[in-house]
Amino acid sequence: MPRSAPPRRDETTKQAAFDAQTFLDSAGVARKVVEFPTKTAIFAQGDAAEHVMYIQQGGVKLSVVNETGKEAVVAVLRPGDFFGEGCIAGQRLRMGSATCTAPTTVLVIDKSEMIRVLHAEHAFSDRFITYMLTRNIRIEEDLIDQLFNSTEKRLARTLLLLARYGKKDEPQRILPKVSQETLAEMIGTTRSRVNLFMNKFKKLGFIDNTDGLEINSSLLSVVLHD
Amino acid sequence: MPRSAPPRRDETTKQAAFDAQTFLDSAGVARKVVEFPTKTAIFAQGDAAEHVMYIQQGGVKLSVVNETGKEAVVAVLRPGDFFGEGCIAGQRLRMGSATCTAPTTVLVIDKSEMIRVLHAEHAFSDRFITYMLTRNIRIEEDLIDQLFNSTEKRLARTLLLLARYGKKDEPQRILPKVSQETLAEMIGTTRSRVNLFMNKFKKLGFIDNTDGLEINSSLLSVVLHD
DNA sequence: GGATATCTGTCCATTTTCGGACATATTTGT
DNA sequence: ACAAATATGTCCGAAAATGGACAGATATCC
Repeated sequence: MPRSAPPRRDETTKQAAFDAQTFLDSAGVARKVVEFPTKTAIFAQGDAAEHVMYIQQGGVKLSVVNETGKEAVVAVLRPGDFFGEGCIAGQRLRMGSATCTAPTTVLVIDKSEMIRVLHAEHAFSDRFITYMLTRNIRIEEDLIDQLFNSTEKRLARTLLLLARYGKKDEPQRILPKVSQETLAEMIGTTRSRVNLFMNKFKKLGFIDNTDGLEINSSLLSVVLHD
Repeated sequence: MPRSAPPRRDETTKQAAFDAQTFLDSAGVARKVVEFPTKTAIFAQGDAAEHVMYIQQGGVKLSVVNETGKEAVVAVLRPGDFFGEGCIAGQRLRMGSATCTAPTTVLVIDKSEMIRVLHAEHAFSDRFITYMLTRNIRIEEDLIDQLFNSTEKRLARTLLLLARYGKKDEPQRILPKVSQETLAEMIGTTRSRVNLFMNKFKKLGFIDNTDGLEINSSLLSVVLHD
């Protein structure tokens, strides 16, 4: 059964730069630009789902709550990401909530308008398909991570991804502030557990938070090693 | 924090029937039909990724193996599903393996051809986008399940989904044979754990395997209740 | 139809995780 | 600058999950 290790995601998608704003302008799309301060809910679980969003600036966190009130963070998104696209596949209600993690500017596109543009404009539909495929790959990786790995590894991987390790652009050692609570919700564990491992990582010199949270690439050893 | 429970996926996509074979025929697409016996590997983790597949008949299981040789099942697919579509987003290598769970007929479409058709044919590109969105929703739900729920609930949910509960067509009480080992790989636990809960479910009358594995809808109580 | 491989049932010692509590920082609003 | 709200560090008993092992039951292949 033992076979070679899974290919790393570095060999994955690099997508061409694409300015949806400009594009949609020229395509004459009905859309509006909306700005939200940090912590605003762009939509909440259970709301009617009628628009697709595109992040221009800022950051958005997608989360879901349980019957028991427990929260899980499904994705952390950045400029260039779409969200709320489930409505195109016929979802009538939002399956989770979208919350700003920073002052955020989004493009709001009507569902019907979105469909029209996907038909009318190849460049846009290419972009969207690529985005969906890429996102798929990422969610699948999150799932695999969850199926295979211990809490400790999942935390390490999440920190590295948040710091954007393995991306072409700035390796960005210092993280936008994330609470241990949120990290726990992302990897599906308790805060005490996150705290335990964060301190372990600190002791081992894998991370450092004298001034912001700095992720050292040596943290990779946690993910890679047995 | 406590909010209403997540909307159920019943309110999700219903997609129109669509015969890709016929469609691709009329669109003059370069593709071939290939048949595989049960247990064949259609592709293996690490292979070059150059084609998108579309399942005509049979069943396919997507899985990934660890550095340590542990296996995880990421998806179980049926007729009408696409797979191997990562290559369109630029993936050069297969991230996992695709194995037949039954005698299977697939349509094999060249990556470049796929891209061409996505451009040229609205009906096809609509279908593909819808498929991707739906799959996304499903993987996300699997991830959420993993983040929130105990092994017992995950097992119950997986059994119900395999039996296609909540689908318009045949509620199909009897399952295509799946080993406890495979179930364990699907929900990310050990076989002993699966065995434990399977026996528990039997005792409680939620399932019955005097003749094949029969899933009773009362199994829902496990998923729904605390 | 018998050998072989694969699944199932059952156990158990060890490890991991939960979940909650409580005190101490640290941030934020006004 | 102070009060209120959040976040962090630490601890612990109880619960869940792991990772074997081993015997018996079923399929599967010549």
